[in-house]
Amino acid sequence: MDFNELADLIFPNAKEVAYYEEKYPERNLPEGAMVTRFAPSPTGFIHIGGLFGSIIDRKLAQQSNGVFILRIEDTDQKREIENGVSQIVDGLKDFDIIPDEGVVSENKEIGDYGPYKQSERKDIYQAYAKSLIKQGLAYPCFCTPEELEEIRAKQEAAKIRPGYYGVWAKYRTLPIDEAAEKIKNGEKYIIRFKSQGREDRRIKHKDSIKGNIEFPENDQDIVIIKADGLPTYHFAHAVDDHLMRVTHVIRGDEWVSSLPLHLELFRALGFRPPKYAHTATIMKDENGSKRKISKRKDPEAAVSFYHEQGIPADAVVEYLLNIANSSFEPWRRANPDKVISEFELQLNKMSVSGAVFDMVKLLDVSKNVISKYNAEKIYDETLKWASKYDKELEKLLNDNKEYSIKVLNIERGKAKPRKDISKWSDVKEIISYMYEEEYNKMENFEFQKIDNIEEIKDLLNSYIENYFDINDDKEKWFNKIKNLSENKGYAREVKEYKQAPEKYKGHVGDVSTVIRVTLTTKHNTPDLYEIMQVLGKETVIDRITKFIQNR
RNA sequence: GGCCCCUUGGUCAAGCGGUUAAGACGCAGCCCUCUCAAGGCUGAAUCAUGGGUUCGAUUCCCGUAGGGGUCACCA
Repeated sequence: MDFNELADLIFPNAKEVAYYEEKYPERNLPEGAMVTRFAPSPTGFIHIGGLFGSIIDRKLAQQSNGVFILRIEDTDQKREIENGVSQIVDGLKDFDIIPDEGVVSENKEIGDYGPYKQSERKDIYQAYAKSLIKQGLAYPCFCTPEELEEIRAKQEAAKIRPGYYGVWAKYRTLPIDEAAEKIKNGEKYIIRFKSQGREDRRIKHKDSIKGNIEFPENDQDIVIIKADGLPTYHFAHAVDDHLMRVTHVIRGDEWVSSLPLHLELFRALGFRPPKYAHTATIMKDENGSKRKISKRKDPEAAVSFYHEQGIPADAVVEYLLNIANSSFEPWRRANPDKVISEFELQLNKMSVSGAVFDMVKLLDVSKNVISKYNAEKIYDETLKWASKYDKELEKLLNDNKEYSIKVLNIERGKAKPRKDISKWSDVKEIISYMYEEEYNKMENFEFQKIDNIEEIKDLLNSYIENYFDINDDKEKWFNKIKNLSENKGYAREVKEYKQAPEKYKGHVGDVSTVIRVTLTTKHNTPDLYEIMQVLGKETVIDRITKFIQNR
């Protein structure tokens, strides 16, 4: 028996490799076009690192007139979860990441290079595995998990490199006839790659982000087809990225250590390897030391977290670009109003070492992003967020649409817009006092310097009786408060007060604060004049008179 | 432990043999101001370490330390 017969015995129905090569031809794309892919496993919510990678994939393809593929790596059925694909597709959509090709929903895909779910590509992998067997570059291995464990234990005891390689590769040299017989007897087996590498030789590789890296050749006979007939990641990576004609593989740097293997696999299969770009891991600061951000320990590792918090997707993307690409920040400063899609990403400006995730900075980025939105957009986005996470706020917003937009428009829509919202979950606290039903529930009035209730009432009474007129323009309005202050023994200018504090009971700011707190319960609010304008004459008078009566 | 990668203020970072070592977030102070959010100005704060190479090293080389990643029929 020879290799060909063995291959036929193992994969009797597999097609010739040439069939697939023809079926998935080189792409006809303009010079320099990049074909990228994001290839997650459907095992739960997208990880921030995955989002990060897909942003880069999407961007690179888009800016080079290439193709961005979404492929699902579902070769590990044990870890798969229900609706895993939708979670990925929808999760990416939240960040405006839409693939050109590949999986677009649980049961739908687009493009000519599919199927895009690895579980549906079994035939393809087997064809290539078969061709490797024919060439004597792959072989069946009959080791049980227990045997493998034994080998490893021996290696550990002997303090030598663990793994299935060289003399430890028990079935590497098994005569073909014996292998065939075992198979005929129904013994369980998997397919391993027969590595031609040597640990004492080194290979060099240039990574698009990390630069030159050098390591020993791979000599492990890794498994390429598992007992369930599905490929391992390594094999699927080589076959899929070749057949999908991917030009650039962007992936987390936890993969760099398998580069020698992948390069060898590509060579053995006769494929031209893609360009690799290994991105630095996003880290988490824990008591002063860094560690990889973890989905288990860190809520911010799951992209759903940002959704829940109400941090706009734009802001997250912008922040990620910020920590990962040193040319983004200067670009943003030079182009404050351009959309992110106009930013041209350069792989060689990517950070090589892992950045610590900084929530404070994210919130700052987010605050700036939101400050550029108009009131309608803020209303819409907050409502969208509230409909999922805050039913009370949703109702408030729904019941008072026009009014809410006016409220949100306070100090907005001008050259220097207000910057007090960094996430949608901030909004409620900021606007609630503008609504009667909410205001009426509030009991804690944050009076400051002037806290004597009789004095407060006197000031308020006088203001309503003698000064307040909703039709005043801002200057007139403020002048009246100054007049009120003066009449009651307060300085009409803060400066006057500072020069001679002993002459006054306080200053105009203290008096304004009384009005502000009465109207809003808070001592920190946006512009009082605008607040009163939005509240309207009736409400202003009502709130003040009720306060005087009830306190 | 083997292999690989990384190391500039608290954090993100620019730098690529000669610089007063940018900038951003955060922090402190001041200014502006009816409060706040902003905005403006100012300030504190960094080249892990030891050897080389060089007239000169943050920058180049080697070692050390520290950090990270990886060593599956998981991706």
